[in-house]
Amino acid sequence: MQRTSFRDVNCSIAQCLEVVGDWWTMLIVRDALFGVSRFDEFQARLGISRNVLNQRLNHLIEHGVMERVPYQERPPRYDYRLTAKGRDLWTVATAMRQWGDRWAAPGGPPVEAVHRPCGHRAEIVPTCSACGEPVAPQDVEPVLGPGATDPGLVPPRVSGDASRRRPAAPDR
Amino acid sequence: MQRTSFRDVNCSIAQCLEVVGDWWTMLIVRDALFGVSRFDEFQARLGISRNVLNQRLNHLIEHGVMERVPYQERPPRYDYRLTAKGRDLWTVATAMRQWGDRWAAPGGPPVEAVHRPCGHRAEIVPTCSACGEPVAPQDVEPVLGPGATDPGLVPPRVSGDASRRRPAAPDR
DNA sequence: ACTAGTGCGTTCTATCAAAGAACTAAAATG
DNA sequence: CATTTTAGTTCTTTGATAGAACGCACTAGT
Repeated sequence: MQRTSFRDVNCSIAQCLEVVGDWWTMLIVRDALFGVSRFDEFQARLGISRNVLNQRLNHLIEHGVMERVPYQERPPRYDYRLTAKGRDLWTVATAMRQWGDRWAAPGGPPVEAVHRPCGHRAEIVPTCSACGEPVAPQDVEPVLGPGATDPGLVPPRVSGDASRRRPAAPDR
Repeated sequence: MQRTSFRDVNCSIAQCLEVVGDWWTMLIVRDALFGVSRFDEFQARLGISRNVLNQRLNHLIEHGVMERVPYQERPPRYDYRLTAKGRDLWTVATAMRQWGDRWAAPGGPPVEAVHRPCGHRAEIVPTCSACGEPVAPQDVEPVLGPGATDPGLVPPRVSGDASRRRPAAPDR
C-alpha cells in the first residue's frame, strides 16, 4: 500500500504536489528561501527527524528543486541550495503565507514582506498578465490547454480510468 | 509516532500546511474549486480511498474550509462546498498550477485560465499592493510582523537571495 | 596524545496512517 | 422484491514517521 503517486496525473497542481506535497517539504523550501542551507540548521529549526530530512532533501534534489554545493573538501560537506526551479516556488510559499495571515493569524502576520523597490510593506496581489487588473477567483474560467490529454474533462481526473461521466451537469 | 502537527508553529505557511498540507487535501480543494461537491464524485475523480476521503473532508470542515450543505432530506445527503476561507485557497492552487505549468508540463499546460473581464488567456502575475509593479522573489525582504513571537526564527535574509551567509549566525 | 566537539548522515524499532476492498445503511427506482 | 444510488465504516496489509542511538571524518582544546 504505498502512497499513490501523482506523477502520471495530467494536472500541474498534482505535479507541484508530487514535488512539494509532502508533510515537511514545503517548510524545508520555506527555510531555504530564508537562506538556510545546512543539514543541521534545517533539522534544528524544523525539529524534523534526521532520516526524514535526509529523504526529503534527496527528493528535492532528484526533482531539481535543490542542489548540493560543496563548501569544504575534507570531510566533504555540502550546502543545500535552491535552484531556479526551487526559487520559483516563492510564489507558492507567498500565496500560502498570505492565506495563513488572513485566516489563521489571530495575532497578526508573524512575518511581513517589504517590497524593496518601493519600500512599502505590501501584499502580493494576483493580477492578469493580459489586462493588468487584479484577479478574483470568480473572474477566471478554466479551459483546456495544449497539454490536455483528456479533452472530455476540463477538471482533470486523477486516478486512471473511472470513465463515469455525469450526464449534463446537474450542478447547483 | 504520530505525525507532528504544525498547529503551534508561529508561521502562516505552516498554518496553511496544517490545513491543506496533506497528500490529498489540496487536490480535494482543487476539485471543489472546479465545482465538485459530492462524496462519490471526489472519490471517483481522485481515486482516493473512501476512508481517507472521509477523513480529509472532515478535516477540511473542522478547519472551516468546507461545509456540509444538505441537498436532500431522506436520506440525509450533503454537498461539500467551499467556504469563503476555502475559496480563498484559489491563490495557492493557482500558484501551484502555474509552477507546475512552468516546470513540469512538457506538453504545455493541461489547463489554462481565461480572465473573463478581459477575455484573454492569462497568467496570474504577483504584483505589489503598494506600487502595483510585478514582484520578483529578490525584490522582497521578510520582516517581523505584529504576530511574531520568536524573532530568532526569521534570519535577516532575503528570499531567493543565494549569497552565502557566514556561519557566524548561530541563531537557532 | 587524549578528549571533546562539529557536521552529516544511517540504522533501528515502535507506532501510526494509508490503500484497497468488503460491508452497512436508507431510500429511490424498476 | 431486487437493484441502484449515495455515503460512509470496518478490516487487513503495508508503508511511513518519530525518536534515539550510532558511525565517521575531521578540528579544536588541554
